Amino acid sequence: MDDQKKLTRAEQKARRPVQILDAAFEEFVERGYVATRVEDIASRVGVTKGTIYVYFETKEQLFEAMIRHISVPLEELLASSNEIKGTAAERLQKRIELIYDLIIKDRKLRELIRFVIAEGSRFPQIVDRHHDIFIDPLERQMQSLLDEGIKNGEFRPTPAAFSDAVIAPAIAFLVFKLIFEDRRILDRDTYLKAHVDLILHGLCEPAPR
Amino acid sequence: MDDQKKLTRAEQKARRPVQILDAAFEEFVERGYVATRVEDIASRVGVTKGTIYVYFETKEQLFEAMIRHISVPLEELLASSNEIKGTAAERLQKRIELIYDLIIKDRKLRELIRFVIAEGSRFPQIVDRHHDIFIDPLERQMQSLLDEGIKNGEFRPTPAAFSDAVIAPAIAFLVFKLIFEDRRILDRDTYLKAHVDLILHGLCEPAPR
Amino acid sequence: MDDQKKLTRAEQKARRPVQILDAAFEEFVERGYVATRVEDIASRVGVTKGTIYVYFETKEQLFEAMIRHISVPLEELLASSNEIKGTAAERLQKRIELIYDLIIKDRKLRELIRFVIAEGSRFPQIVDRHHDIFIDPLERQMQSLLDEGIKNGEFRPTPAAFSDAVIAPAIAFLVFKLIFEDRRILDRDTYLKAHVDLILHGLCEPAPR
Amino acid sequence: MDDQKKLTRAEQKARRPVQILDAAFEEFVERGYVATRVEDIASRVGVTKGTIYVYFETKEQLFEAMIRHISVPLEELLASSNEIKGTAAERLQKRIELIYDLIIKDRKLRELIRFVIAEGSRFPQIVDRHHDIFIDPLERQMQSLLDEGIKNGEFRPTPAAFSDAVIAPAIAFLVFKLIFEDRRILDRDTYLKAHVDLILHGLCEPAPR
DNA sequence: CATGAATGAGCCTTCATTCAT
DNA sequence: GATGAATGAAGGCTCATTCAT
Repeated sequence: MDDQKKLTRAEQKARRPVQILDAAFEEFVERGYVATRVEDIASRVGVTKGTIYVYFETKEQLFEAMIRHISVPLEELLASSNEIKGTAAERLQKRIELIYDLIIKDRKLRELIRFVIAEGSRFPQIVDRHHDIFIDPLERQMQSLLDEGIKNGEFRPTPAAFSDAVIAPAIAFLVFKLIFEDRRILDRDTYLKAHVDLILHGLCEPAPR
Repeated sequence: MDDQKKLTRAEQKARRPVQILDAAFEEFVERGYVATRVEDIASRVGVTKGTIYVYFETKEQLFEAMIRHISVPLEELLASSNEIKGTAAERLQKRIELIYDLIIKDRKLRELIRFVIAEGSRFPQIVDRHHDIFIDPLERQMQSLLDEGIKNGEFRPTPAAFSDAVIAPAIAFLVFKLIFEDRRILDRDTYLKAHVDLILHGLCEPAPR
Repeated sequence: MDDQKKLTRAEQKARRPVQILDAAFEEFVERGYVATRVEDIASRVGVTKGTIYVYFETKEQLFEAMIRHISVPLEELLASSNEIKGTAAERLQKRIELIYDLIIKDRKLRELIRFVIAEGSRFPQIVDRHHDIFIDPLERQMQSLLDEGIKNGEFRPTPAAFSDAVIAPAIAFLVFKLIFEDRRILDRDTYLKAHVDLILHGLCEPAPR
Repeated sequence: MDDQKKLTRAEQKARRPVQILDAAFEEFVERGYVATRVEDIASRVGVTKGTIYVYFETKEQLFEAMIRHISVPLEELLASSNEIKGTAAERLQKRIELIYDLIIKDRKLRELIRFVIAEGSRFPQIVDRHHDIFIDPLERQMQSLLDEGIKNGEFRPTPAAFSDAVIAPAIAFLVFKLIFEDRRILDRDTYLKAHVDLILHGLCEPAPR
C-alpha cells in the first residue's frame, strides 16, 4: 500500500509535464494563445498557478512546448501506409484515405493547423517546424508516389506542383472542419470519394474525342 | 498638404469610420483580436483612444464592424467572370484564374479567412456570414458550371461534393499563403497550371486501356 | 405667428438655465454628484453636452447652482403659519403640521437634505448655507414660540436645546422618508399625531402623584 | 516593530480582509462610493491595487462587505442596557443615554447611516438590512418599554408610532452630527437632557388646569 | 515540489472639458 | 448660442510572474 502510494506519487510527478501540456492544449485551443490564462491551465490539471512555473519558465515557452508535444512527424502518422503493396493508384488512394482518417480522428493535428494559421506570426518557429515535419514530407511522399506511377505508365506526366493539387481537397476538408467545427457536418466518405474520383481521373490520359 | 487642410470637419467625420476600420484591420491582422490594443488602432489613425469610442461602442463591435467592412460578397468579386462566353471548360478555367488573382491581390480577403479560422469560436457570426456570402456562393457557382458541362457532354458525370474538390487547390493555395506569408514564395502560375491541369483532366472520360 | 415664434424662442433661451437646473436636480438625485454625467443632464433638457457649458462653467458649479436653485429659505416655505393666531400651543401645532406637509410635498426640500448629508464633505458651502437658511431659522422660530408659551404660562419652563427635541420627530420622519423612499409607507397623520401628542404633553406640568 | 516582523504569512493573510475593510471604510467615508478609488484603499493598507482583488471580486462587493463589516446588530450594541433594573422611566432614560453614547463614540454607526442615506438607492440591500437589524429592533425595544410603563401605570397611554417620536431626538442628534461633523459642536449632555426632559414629561398625565 | 499572496504593468472604457464650425 | 468631435486623464479590473513558506 505504502509502496504503491509512493510509486503513484512518483508516477504522478513524472506525468506532470505531460498533464500540463495536455491541459495547455485544451485551453489554448479554446481561447487562443493570448486569451488563455496560466491559471486556467493549472486548474485543469488540478494544481495552482505556481506549479506551472515549476515546469515551464513562461507562458510562451509552455505554448511552444505544447506545440512540440502535439507535433508528431507525419511519417509516424502515416506509417501504416508504407506497408501497402499494389499499384501506384492503389497506394495513392490508400494514403489519401489515411489522411482523411487522420483529419477526422486526430483533433490535435487539426488544431495544430489552426495554431499555425492563427499564431504563426507570433511564433514563426512553429510555422517552420510545421513545414519541415509536415508539409514538406507530405509533398515529397505524394510526389514520389506520382513519380512511380508516371514511370510505370500508370499515370500521365504531370506539371510541377501537381502533388499540391492532389492533396488539396484533403487540406480544404481540414480547413472546413476547422472553420465549421460542429456547426456543419462534413461527411468523410462523400468528400473522400469525390477527392479520389477527381485525382484518379485527373491522372489518366483523357479519352480521344 | 493643401489637400489635408481642405478637409472640413464634416468631411473629416465622414471619413473617420472608414479610417478607423482600415486601421483596425491592420492592427487586428498583425496581432489578433485579443492582443490588439484600441490605442494602437487610434495611433494609426492619428487620433487618441477616446476618439475610437466616439464611433464604436466596444473593441468587440469595432472588430465585428471591421469584418463586415472587409467582407465583400463573392459575387461582386467575381463579377467579371459572368460575362465570359465559351465552353464550360473555358469558363471554369477563367473563373479559377480569377480566384487565384483574388487570392493574390486581395489581402483583405486572405486575412478574412485567417480571422474566420482564428477568431471563429469567439465570433460565431463571422463564420456564418462567411459561409453565406462566400463558401456557399462559391460552391454553387462551381456546381452550376459543372452541371452545364455535364449536361452538354463536355464533362463526365461526377459524384457529390465534387465541386469542393474542384476548388480545393485554390483553397489550399490560400491557406499556404496565409501560413507562409512571405517566408516562402508560391508561384501563382505554377499552382494555377497544376490546378487547371488536374481538374480538366479529372473531368474527362479516361482513355480506354 | 412669427411674433409668437420669436417670443417663444426668446422665452426658450431665457428658460434654459432653469431647465438645466431642473434637469440637473433630477439627475443628481438619481445618481449622486460623482456618478451623474453632464451629458445625461443635457439629454434631459434636449440639448447636447456643449450647451451645458454655455451656461455653467463646470459640473461642480452647476451642482452648486442647482443646490442654490432648490434652497428656498425656510421663512418663505412656512410663510402661511405666520398669520396664524391663537394660543402658543395652537400655533406650535399648526407650524408642525406645515412642516410635515412640506416634507411630504416638497421633494426638493427632502433631496436637499440628502445632498447635504451625502455631498456635504465635498461641498462644505452647502452645509453652511443649509444651516443658515434652514436649521437656524427653524430653531429660532421654535424657540420663540416656546418662549412665548412659557412666558404666558401655557408651557412649563424648558431646558436648553429643547426646541431641537421639539422638532426632532419631524426630522426623523424626513430621514425615514429619505431612507425608505417608497419601500415603506409612512403615514403622515399617524406620525404627526404622535409628534404633537408627545410635545404638547411634554410641555405641560405633570400631574402630581 | 518586532511585532510586525513576527507576523507570518498566514497571520498576515488572516488579517488582510479586515485591514482592507477598515481601509475601505475610511476611504468610502471620505469620498463616497463612486469617487473612492480602489487604489487608494490599497495604499492605505500598504499594498497594491491587485491585492484588493485577491480578496474582493469587485469594488461593489468590497463596499457591500464593508457595510456588513460595520453593521453590528443593535442588540449587541445595547446589550448592557438589558441588565438595568428599575422603573420603566429609569430604564428608558438609561437606554436613551446609551444611544447617545453610541452615537458619539461609534463613528462606524454614524457613517453607516450616512451610507444608507447617500448610497441607499445604489445598494437597496443595505437599506433593508439596516431596517432589519437597526430600525426595527430599536422601535420594538422602545415600544416594549413604553408598554411596560403604561401597563404598570407609570406612563399614560400613548398613540401609535409614539415610540418613533420618543427616539426621534436622538436620531436628529445623529443627523446633525453627520451634517456638521466638527464644524459645529453639539453638546451631548445638553441634548440628552432636553430629550429626556421632553419624553419623561411627555409620558406623564398632565396636571389639571 | 507546491502553494497562493502579492506585484505591477497593461488595457478597456468613461467622461469632463474644449473648440472649430 | 448650439453642436459634437476630439482629447486626455483617470479608474476598474486582469494576469503573467515572483517568492516566501
